[in-house]
Amino acid sequence: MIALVDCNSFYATCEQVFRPDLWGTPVVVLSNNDGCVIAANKEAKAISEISMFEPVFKIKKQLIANKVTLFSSNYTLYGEMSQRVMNILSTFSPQVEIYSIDEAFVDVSGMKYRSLNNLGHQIKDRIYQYTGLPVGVGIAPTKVLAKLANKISKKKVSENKGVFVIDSEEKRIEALKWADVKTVWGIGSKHAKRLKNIGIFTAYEFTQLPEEWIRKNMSVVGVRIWNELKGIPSIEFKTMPKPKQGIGTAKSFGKKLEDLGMIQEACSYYISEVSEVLRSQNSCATYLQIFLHTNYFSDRDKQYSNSITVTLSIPTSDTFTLISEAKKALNAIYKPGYRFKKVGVCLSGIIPKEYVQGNLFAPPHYNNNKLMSVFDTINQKYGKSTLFSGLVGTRVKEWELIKEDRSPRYTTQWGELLEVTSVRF
DNA sequence: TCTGGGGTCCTAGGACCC
DNA sequence: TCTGGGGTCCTAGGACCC
Repeated sequence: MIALVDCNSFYATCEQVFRPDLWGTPVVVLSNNDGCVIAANKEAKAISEISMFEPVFKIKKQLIANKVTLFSSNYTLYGEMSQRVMNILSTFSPQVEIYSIDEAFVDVSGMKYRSLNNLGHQIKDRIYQYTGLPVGVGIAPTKVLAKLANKISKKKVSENKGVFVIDSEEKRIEALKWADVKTVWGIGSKHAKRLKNIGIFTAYEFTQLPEEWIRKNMSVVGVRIWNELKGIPSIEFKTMPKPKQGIGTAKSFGKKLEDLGMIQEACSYYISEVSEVLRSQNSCATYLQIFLHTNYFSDRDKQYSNSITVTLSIPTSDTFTLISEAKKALNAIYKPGYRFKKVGVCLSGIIPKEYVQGNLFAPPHYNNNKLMSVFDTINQKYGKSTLFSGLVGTRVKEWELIKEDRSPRYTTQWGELLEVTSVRF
């Protein structure tokens, strides 16, 4: 049996944990540059104008009218709260698959508890007691069914109180008949539409389709989902995260940029970030991709976008090598006279450091491991960007993200601890 | 009239997830 | 004026190998 534990409106409730004055009031968290709504608690979701990924400027009035509290995203805080939740889960079972920042699969087969329902409540209560975060727990024989059980635990709250277990054939069929096929994990909007066209609306109806149809229209991915819904485990349980196959970052600038110099600095900064991640998993990258584009949404600006992929002469994780390659690549695709919105970098062809093949004709210091390890050690000890490449620049970073309403990093910065100034009884 | 058989690697594009 | 970011997996088709 597998439990899927998922935090409710994770980012929004993380903010509320440290702001008890906001309990019971609508709270939303915004994307980078405070552009869109990316999380809303249940009070905010109840306000009909607020939907996920809605641009903030379009609903500003409604937000103010409904006294919604806005937060810029604070990933340092969410990441650390997530770790706390995952640590608690690992006290219940040695087999935990961290699926995303706010959810994890827990293998609970063979648990000698009185009932799985009780176990679900123990998990939920302990996480709430230790972190203040509410979660939903779904328990079932397969991952896809556990996801579905989790959904039911949250939807029929009064009945299930945040925990739902699929442990019999009757409950499985009941759950399948309740679920709209588009809510099934792995069936997205495209497939849901195709299924509706042939008259399939519920997860139950989906399981009644012949395997050949599924394989032909939805490939083996669809067949796995089909099997899982029937209670046959077909998706692997992964406790060890695989090394990443691609590492990229791309963020919209705080304001539009025309100047190549500024874009180069942003690009160099992103390269430093991704190469640090690359080194943390002891890998090197073979390809470097750079892309650049203007604002798609604007009908006033001239549009231009381009991307370029560079094959490195030796796979590397060296920040300085990657920055100089990126700079050359960026120069090749940059065109003056446009207002650029975003530059992105992506490393791929990722292989373990030990597998890197030499190249007789590569320039020396192409992969300066010793220098990079000193670099990382110092930055880990004294904080991010204590040491950085000069190409990132020292002037004001005009490309930097806008985060007007970021909450304090309560759990990771001594200077930003929660202060209790008054207590009401 | 008839033209082998068994593979690998790479890439672009599609679909999906949080 | 203002519209997010970071991933995974699969398939088909081309190019190539012996």
